[in-house]
Amino acid sequence: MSLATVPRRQHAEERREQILEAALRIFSEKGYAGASIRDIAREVGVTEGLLYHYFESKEQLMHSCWKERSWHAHLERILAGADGVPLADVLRDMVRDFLETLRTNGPTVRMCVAEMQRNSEMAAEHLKRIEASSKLIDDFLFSRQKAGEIRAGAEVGMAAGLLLGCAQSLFLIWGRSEDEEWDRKVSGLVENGVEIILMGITA
Amino acid sequence: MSLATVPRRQHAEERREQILEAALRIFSEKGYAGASIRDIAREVGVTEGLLYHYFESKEQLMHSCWKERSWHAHLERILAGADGVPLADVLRDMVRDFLETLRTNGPTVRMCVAEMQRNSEMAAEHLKRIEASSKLIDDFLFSRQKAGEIRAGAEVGMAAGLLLGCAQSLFLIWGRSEDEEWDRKVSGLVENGVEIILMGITA
DNA sequence: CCAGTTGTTGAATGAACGTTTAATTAACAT
DNA sequence: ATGTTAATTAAACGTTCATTCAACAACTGG
Repeated sequence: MSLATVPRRQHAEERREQILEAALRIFSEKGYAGASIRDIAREVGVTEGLLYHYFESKEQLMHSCWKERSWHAHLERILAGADGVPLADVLRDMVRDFLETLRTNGPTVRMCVAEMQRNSEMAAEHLKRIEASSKLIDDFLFSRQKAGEIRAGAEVGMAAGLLLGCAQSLFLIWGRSEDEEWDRKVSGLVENGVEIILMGITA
Repeated sequence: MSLATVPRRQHAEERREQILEAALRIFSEKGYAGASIRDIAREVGVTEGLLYHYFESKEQLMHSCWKERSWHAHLERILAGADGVPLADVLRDMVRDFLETLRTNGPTVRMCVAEMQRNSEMAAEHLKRIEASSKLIDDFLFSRQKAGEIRAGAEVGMAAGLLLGCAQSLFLIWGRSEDEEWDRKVSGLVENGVEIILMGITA
């Protein structure tokens, strides 16, 4: 059937994506152990056997779910375009974008946080990403410190850690709220949080 | 057998505690769905049937695991003894004790964070606790603000949020490290983190 | 010392799990 | 058209799951 027949290759790739997205949804809702292959197959609208045509096992499926996504690129982009921009604006952008990324990738993040607690491989991978991002921020803040925009003694890494750590906690607690409440929380951190930190490291 | 026979009541209560602790360990390691009644029974050294003598179901068992523990009392004690103590010291005590509590109750916290992501009842309860603690801290900081120790415009609630939010993230990421590394992380936040916040709200 | 309560066992239950496999359908190349 | 390949199904596999239950052991109160 089908007048506009979709090429085989493309259809298969779409299926794969479909399965990944459904798996991510189910995994983030029920956790790895709580989600069943049957659940995921039903969400996609196919039978369980097909999932084994695309993925070796349940474990490999979960791995594929989050391995391909990263929050690093965003940060790189923000810091790359930060030359000449006032520190306060960069920090606000950074925090706002970080929170937005967490919110947009809610299911991935939630799965990651929950599974990290017991999947040491996942925890290690997550740690590597955090350290990579931290290094980017540290380098940036350090350059501003050398330029005199931040007072000499300030622990710039800690300042960024306070903001991003708080942002992560904020997401874990309020990340499921409706848009309006979430926006209020975000604005609070972006404005008042950044202001406190800023005064703390420039005073 | 047994010369010093333990009274029945006491023995039963000890069993109950034993089961609760074992369950908490297993739940925090494997998550709710990943932990089996068999796992827990084996950890205690009894058969599965016995668990149903003490608890109605797996779900009720998990509920009992964390319902009875709270981090609120600690905070109340610290803030109660804060009269006349410099703000910096109170904040340092608060952060250090909060981190210590997280570390000590590691399994509970981990289970709570992981399960909160998909158990809305648990999420709601957790939120209530956080708000209760936040209120305590807010009131304390507000009194210091009125006393002139904190500058008038500062968002004191946000300051506390930054510290505790960051502390929670720190625990989630580094909470499984060995003592030495953990202590270094704690000291970093207690000293540098509090310093930044302090300068941010007193400047 | 006995009756009754209660802690504890071990086996059994049906349901759900992850995974495999043979068969079926639909798209492709020739 | 035809034979090949890949997507997909449906049913089964053995295992493990949470839970139940009848039986037994051990302590208790009288």
